[in-house]
Amino acid sequence: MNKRHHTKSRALGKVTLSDVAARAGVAPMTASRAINQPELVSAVLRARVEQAVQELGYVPNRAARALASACSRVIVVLVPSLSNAVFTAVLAGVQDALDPCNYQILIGNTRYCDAQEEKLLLAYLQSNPDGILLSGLTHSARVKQVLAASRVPVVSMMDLAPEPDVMSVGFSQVDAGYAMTRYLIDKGRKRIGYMAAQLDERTLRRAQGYRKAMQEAGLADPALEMMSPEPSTIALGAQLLERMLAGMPGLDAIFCCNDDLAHGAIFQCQRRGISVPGQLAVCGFNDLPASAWMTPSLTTVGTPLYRTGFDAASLLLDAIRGNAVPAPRIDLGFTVLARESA
Amino acid sequence: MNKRHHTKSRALGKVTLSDVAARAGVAPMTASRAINQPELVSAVLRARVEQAVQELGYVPNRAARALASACSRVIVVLVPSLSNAVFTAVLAGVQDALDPCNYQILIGNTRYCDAQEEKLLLAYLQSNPDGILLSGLTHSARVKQVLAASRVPVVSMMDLAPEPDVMSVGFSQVDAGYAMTRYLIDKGRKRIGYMAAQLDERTLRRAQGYRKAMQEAGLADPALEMMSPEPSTIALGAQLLERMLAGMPGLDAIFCCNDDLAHGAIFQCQRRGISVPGQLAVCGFNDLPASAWMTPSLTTVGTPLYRTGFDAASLLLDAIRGNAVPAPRIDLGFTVLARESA
DNA sequence: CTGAAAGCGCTTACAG
DNA sequence: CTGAAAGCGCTTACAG
Repeated sequence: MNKRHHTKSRALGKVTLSDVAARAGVAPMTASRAINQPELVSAVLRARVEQAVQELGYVPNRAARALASACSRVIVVLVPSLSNAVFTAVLAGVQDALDPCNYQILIGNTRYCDAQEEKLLLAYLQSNPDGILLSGLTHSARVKQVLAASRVPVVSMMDLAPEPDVMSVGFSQVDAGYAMTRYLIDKGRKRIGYMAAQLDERTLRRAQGYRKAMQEAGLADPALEMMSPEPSTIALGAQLLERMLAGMPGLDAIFCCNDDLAHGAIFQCQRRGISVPGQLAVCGFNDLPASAWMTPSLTTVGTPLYRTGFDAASLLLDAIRGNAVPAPRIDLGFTVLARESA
Repeated sequence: MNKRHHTKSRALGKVTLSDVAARAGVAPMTASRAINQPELVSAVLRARVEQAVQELGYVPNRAARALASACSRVIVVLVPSLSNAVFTAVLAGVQDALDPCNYQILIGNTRYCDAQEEKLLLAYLQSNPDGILLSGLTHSARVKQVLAASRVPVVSMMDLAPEPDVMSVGFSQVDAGYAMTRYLIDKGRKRIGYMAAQLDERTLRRAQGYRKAMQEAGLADPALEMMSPEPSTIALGAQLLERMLAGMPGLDAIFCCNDDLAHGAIFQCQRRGISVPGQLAVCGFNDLPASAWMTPSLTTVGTPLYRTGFDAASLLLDAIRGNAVPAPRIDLGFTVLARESA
């Protein structure tokens, strides 16, 4: 019987390394090695420890390990939303990159809210993460300060940082907004509306690109912008379409800041009997799975979502391991996907 | 200067509770109380500690706290997928229920794979979770055994456990499959196909309900079942529709095991010029956001996704706190949503 | 290759 | 209300 069991302990009555060691007839240190660095232990003792682990159903205590080794093997990932397929695609890449490395991923949902991001970051910092993956470049002053003080490696996802030493993986949201707008202009559209919701930093950067293209073409008109702070949904896309049709005479195209809004807009056109792209061209952003399959198929911007997550996590891993990071800014580019709707 | 800094320490050079206590001129124990149970500390000392925390930028060490208190404040949530909107909706409910309680949520993506579930569970058990939220009722023998041995409270989501003492929140997948099929039968459909993918436990239970209804109506025909083990996608829905049209003569309705497949099937019908529901009725399951908005709008089964997550987390919290759990099985029901497509 | 000692940063359980 | 002592379960850093 173990000594612990005699003392009035706060323990959970769980099997510890000492129990395993006692059972195997070795020192705790040897049991620890047999489990974590088996090549350093003789075959005989290793086998005895392994057997004791099995028999006792030993589960290592991560908190104790983290405390003793000053290494948490935790990576924090902050995304603005989990219901938006954009970020679950990014997360899939992150998980695939981290999966073989035995890290624990703490996923935080900031809900597009700076205060929530701050709260989550402060909470997660208590876990002493080895690295942090952030969405976007815009953060509260407090977040930036806390991050700097923590000295934990950080990689930003979804857009490219202007500072060359900041690690970031994604593509230029401004350029992509510009390219999509140019595409519509080249197709001969004149009255091109911009439909945006949520108004997060990416949406606003795409709007910058839109404006630049419209100005260059002499087509700019602030009345063509429909910006709603509400969350992006298919329902809102349908609703904003109505408002744009009513308030923007001569409208012949709509650039939706994301595919959800574009889907809603197209569904509503179908209901109203408005032909797409005949009467109205509609395009989106991000190329969600439905976009290629709906009728008409959606012209949109293909973005490297999965790749962004994968490469950002890989870059972070390099930074954590102290590997040389030749290019802290990774531009994955984007593609205008010309399909039926525009 | 702190004593720690003189020793050859493995520490991270971070500010500790002792540093805060020294700065505030109190014992570490008092600093701990001032932070965690401020009402037990006099106003003067509390203020001094709070100031020291600010000045030093103290961040508590979660691992040390967990180790000392034998309480992790971690809750593990295992879902089969993050790209499936069904589970992100459930997760939203979980997060909202847990958010005010200051728990850390460890989200695990099992990828519809028993081995992956086992691997994740074993890894997460090292964090000594206070509770676990599982998706579904079917798990490997090892998972069940490890779970039982851990003595951690577990709540199953998405379906109802047959055992009355097992905590579960959701609705009967069999009954829902039955109800949707009956709806089609009542509409006068005779040759009703069942389109399924992934073939996870929920899909198979819905198939049971489908078969029961078809048998009762004397309409059963195994040739009407199209079961694919591939992941459910819109693309697959389009593809399986083609196969069903080619291989099931006289088909006049399709019950898709989820909305993604149904969307794909309807898009493909539109491409082929097949009128829905005129020539073919199509219905889905889960009522994803697009379903109400597409044209034709999708007849489907509305399921309490968010609520499932919220109530499951609340139930788990009760169990963790040792509160009486009057009803360990919570049936949230479902609704057949009659819309345009069937 | 093996192990005794010390310590990671915090909280429990007491005592005053 | 405050604090000294002990311990949570593991690993580091040595020594043999």
